[in-house]
Amino acid sequence: MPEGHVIHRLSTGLNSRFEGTRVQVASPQGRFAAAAGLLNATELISAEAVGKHLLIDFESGRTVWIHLGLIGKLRFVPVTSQIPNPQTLRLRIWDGREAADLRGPQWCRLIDTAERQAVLDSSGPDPLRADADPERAWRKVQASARPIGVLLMDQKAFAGVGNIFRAEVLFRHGIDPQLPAKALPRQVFDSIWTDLVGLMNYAVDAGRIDTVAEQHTPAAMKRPARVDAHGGEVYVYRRLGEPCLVCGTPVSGSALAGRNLYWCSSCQPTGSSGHANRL
DNA sequence: TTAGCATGCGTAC
DNA sequence: TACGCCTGCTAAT
Repeated sequence: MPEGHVIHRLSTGLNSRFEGTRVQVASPQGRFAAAAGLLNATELISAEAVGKHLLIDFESGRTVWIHLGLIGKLRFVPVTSQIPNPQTLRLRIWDGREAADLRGPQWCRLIDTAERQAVLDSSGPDPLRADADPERAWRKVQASARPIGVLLMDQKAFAGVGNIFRAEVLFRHGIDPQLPAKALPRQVFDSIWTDLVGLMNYAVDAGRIDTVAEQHTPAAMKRPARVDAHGGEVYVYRRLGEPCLVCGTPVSGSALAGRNLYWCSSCQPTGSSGHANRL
């Protein structure tokens, strides 16, 4: 589930339910029990998302720092007498009606205000945050000989971008994923950043990634009406061997930065540094 | 019923 | 670059 838009939705969900209220906190699984004991029956001040990091602030300067990783999930459920699968429930935050259940996170730690600030400082600009400074991302791009397809996954350059947004934004701009980042023209970078802001905000609002939606795709891209099995509509992500929705060429796939990458060899030819005004 | 894979990332080599 | 970690869904058996 978790690219940045999921984390932002979760922080909004936590705030709408628990912001400013005294909550109960427990770790049915036991692995977060000591911290949960400190937080129980204290006020949840607010939640905040930074890239793929979720920060939940409690009173007395205590913050729960969560990273879902690849398989972690945070779900809102009605409070019932029986907790399903308590052995996997790392953290539960609840009031009289609803609970936020955390399972399988990459990490869940109790940190202080200094550590909380360090999390914020170490993150790159997040296209979903109003305070994001794209110049910081540009400086990373400009200075790096690594492939742009690798840099897009670097959380210190583009916080919150994951494997789906990487593949889709490169496709939408006709960029060869192997292109050295520093070879990317400034205008194309600007166009990528603007596109990420739009695509990721759409995903926050819609609750799913949809990179072919009419509102952010021109007629020249031949918007297809196809619902991807992963909950959204996409051009190339996990479509290996299927025809490109724009030109019909079978979608290519290989590992880049240790993750599966998908692209169209015709729309994103080798060496292509993309189009700034395509979208 | 089991195996494999996944929208992630840290560490060791 | 390979592996380990955490869980849940799907496809294969």
